[in-house]
Amino acid sequence: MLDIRRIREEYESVKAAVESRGQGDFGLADALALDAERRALIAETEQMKSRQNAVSKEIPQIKKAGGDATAVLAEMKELSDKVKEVDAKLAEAEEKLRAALLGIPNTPDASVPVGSDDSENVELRRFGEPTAFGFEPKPHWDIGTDLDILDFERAAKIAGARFTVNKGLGAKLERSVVNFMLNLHTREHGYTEILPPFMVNRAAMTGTGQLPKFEDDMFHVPAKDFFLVPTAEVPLTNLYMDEILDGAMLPHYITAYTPCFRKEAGSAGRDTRGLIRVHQFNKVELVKFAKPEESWDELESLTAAAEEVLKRLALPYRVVALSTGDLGFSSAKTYDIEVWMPSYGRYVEISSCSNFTDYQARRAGIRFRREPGAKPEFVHTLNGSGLAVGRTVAAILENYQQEDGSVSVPEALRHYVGADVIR
RNA sequence: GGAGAAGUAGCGAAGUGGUCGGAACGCGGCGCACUCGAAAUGCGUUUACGGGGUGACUCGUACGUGGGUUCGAAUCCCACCUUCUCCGCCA
Repeated sequence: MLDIRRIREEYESVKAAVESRGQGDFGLADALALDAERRALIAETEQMKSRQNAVSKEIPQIKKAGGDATAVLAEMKELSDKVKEVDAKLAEAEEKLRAALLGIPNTPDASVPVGSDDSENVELRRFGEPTAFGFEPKPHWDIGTDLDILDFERAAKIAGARFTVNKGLGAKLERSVVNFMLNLHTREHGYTEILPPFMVNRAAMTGTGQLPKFEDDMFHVPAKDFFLVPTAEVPLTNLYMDEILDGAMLPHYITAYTPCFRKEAGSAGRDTRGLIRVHQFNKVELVKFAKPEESWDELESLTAAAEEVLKRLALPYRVVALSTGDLGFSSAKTYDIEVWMPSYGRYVEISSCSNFTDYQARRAGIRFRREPGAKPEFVHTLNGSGLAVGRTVAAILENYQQEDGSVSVPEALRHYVGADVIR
């Protein structure tokens, strides 16, 4: 969430930044009014509490001296009732303000291209060229089905639409990609591997911004009020929820493999075939905690770490900067990495790397101390896919397919898969 | 799932309705003294959030979390969370 003091003191510039997303002011004006109401109520109740505390100290002395406290007690009873009344109003105002703040997105960084949607995203760079074929290439769902390494029909039987079963070398390829990515990031990019719970509570989902606005997109487990993780960003970022970190440990890099669960509500009819849009997919996630002054450099190196996966797999890709209209709710700036997908005839998102500045940290209460004894400050949080595993497998199948229907295994994966070709 | 115990500052731990809860006491940390230096010793110091004030400062809140009783709650009552012990179940 945004800092209410910043909204109060720099209202016009915050308003302009939020409105650059092209969806109005997200109730920013309401938040400002609620804040004024809240502060007036605080002044009122604290004055009464101060009086209450002072008299409460006198009461035992009156009693000890054998005096009659009846009149004072009556006055205090009245005061106590008034305090309760004002406190109730204050709690209501604070809750309303909190709800209003949770509904306001992060302010896009000044470097983010202004635009209304993804058509105004800006391409920054490309690696490789779209794969050329001397034959008619097949989409990955046909390749996988023909090789009997992907089974969408049986997945539908045991679960439903938008699920996949990987078989044989298909399962091994998926596992190999996970291991390849984790090894790369932990051995060469300085990330510490985490294996987190795949279910999290409401506080964690709120900390990273999935709740309260996007509850309908998540799978919920009512028995314990848990949510299946939609991305490892949630357990990883919230690892340090409500903590004050030692500044010496920053920047701090962590990575995790998890399955990700998404309802994909509202995407009916889109990407219905194959591995691109499913209810459960594997992903390796990269998360960073950084000091404010270093977070923009950290965004560049995080994106570079994700790109490195595609470079080593020799998959063609490009990097785009999302425009203000396409930017995620909590993000101040996002680079999407898009891999070439022959069946789509275009580049498809395979990673989204964002700097959330202090937006998530404020929601989740993640702070740091520069020096022992220094005032705690909010950290900056960043994350990016490193990468989406199912989409990586789809891209491998499509870009590495051969005319005879087999798929050659990328050099970097051969010793993981234990085969040069899947046939 | 059942029974019991516990949750107080960085750690350990006292406090069973007020008059020492920022909080006893011990350890740790920091500063000073002593010392050539260190250890030992002595003295001092040590939270976070919010409101008001240019500021010195000041007021409020916080004893796992959320409610309740009371003029007043760490203390009494209710619910929940977490940890530990035992029983049951289980990969």
